[in-house]
Amino acid sequence: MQMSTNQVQRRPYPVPPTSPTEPDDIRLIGITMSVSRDQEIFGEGEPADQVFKVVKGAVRSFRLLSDGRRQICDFYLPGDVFGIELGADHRTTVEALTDTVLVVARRSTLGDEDDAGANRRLWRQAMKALQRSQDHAVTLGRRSASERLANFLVDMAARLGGGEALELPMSRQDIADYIGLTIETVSRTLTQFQILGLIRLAGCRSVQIQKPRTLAELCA
Amino acid sequence: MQMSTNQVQRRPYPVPPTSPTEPDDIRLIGITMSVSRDQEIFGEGEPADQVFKVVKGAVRSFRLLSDGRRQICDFYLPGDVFGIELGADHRTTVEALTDTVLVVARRSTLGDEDDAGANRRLWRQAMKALQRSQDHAVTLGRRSASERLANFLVDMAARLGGGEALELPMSRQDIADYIGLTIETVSRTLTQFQILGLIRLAGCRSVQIQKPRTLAELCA
DNA sequence: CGGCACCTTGAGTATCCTCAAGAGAGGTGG
DNA sequence: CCACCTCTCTTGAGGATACTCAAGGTGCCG
Repeated sequence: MQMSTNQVQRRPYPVPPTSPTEPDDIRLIGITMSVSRDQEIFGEGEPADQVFKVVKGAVRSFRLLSDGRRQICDFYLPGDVFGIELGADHRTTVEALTDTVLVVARRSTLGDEDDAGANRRLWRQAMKALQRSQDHAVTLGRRSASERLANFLVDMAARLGGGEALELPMSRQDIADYIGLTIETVSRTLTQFQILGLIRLAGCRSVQIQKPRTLAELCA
Repeated sequence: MQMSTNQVQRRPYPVPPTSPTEPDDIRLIGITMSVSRDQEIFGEGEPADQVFKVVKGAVRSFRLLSDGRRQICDFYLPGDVFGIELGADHRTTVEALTDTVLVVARRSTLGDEDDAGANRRLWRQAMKALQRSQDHAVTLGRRSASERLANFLVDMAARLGGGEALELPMSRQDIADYIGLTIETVSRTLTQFQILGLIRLAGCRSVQIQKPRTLAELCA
């Protein structure tokens, strides 16, 4: 982890309350960490001895091909847990989309076989990641540009929890690298959606969903 | 599960020895099951109360979009475990590629919290699936047709374990639906590979890799 | 030997990408 | 407070890749 730059602040206990103890919530007993926009939290190939939970802000998890092409594997929003790995090393790089607050826990603490509850929560998070990855693969393999975008918007609307008014934490390039398109195609398709009256763009990070029903049907 | 057709035979104990107890092997104490080609093992949405392991043969796991487009999520070969889910239901359909022998275990037996060893093996299998799904997403999102195919061939060569001589258990259509292309593009690209001397096709299921080095470089 | 399923090949086209330029928004400094 | 600068997003024109539709081969099985 390259967290030793000036922008990272670590604070000791106590951990700020993130959310009331949900079933699959990981109550990370660890330190709080602030990360500024675009800063790396961990890199592909680095030892995976910590697990993270987003408290505030958002992050992107991605992999690079040899020639620089980037595939964003997932975005993590407040409440989401990331950094769980099978092997010793991280298989993706994770960076902050915006200024972000995280809670960190040592992996060994969580993997502790004595704590059945913690294990189950870890299990749920990992399986959730698997589900999302499989859904993602279906989108990337078989859907058209507008289907991908509709899918993305519907998913983000559900996860951001702000009803039909979205404040996207990521750039057009991030969206493009997530759904496997170019930034130009993303932009054009969003414009089309606006022309069709499906959405309303108010500043490029702000999306109002006007016809959620129609948009959902577009997901195929 | 639609396993009550005439082609399915169930046999009671004992379970045939599948492989010596590897670290992440699941020694499924359960019944052995034979499934014939193209037969469904379980369907999307059905209750996921069993976990399966391939003994002989191969299966495809896939999801269908509303209009019939099919995305194959993964192929499972001898030694592979499938059917592990977070929720109560299966999220994919699984069918036999060829005549296949499976071992089945009740999920509850495996999820038993007393058995730390079994839990760890289950964990490893699930995380392996996550890794494969993430790799798959990168392929589907960012790679060209020839990169996808090269990747597929290299992966299958490693998993089938027959060195440079592959006997593919799946059809061109299956390959296409796995790497997100049409059957025609798969066929054309394979022909190209043969023209370039990278592979040699001897009957359409039989592939000889002639230049593994070059093929690996093509994966990007 | 014939039939059928699967695979290959071809021609034309659609979708998305590339390259290029212009517009908008947000932030900084005068 | 306004002007400017930069970064990001949008829009356009042209082109490449992969898709669609169609026909012809190949191999496998009865």
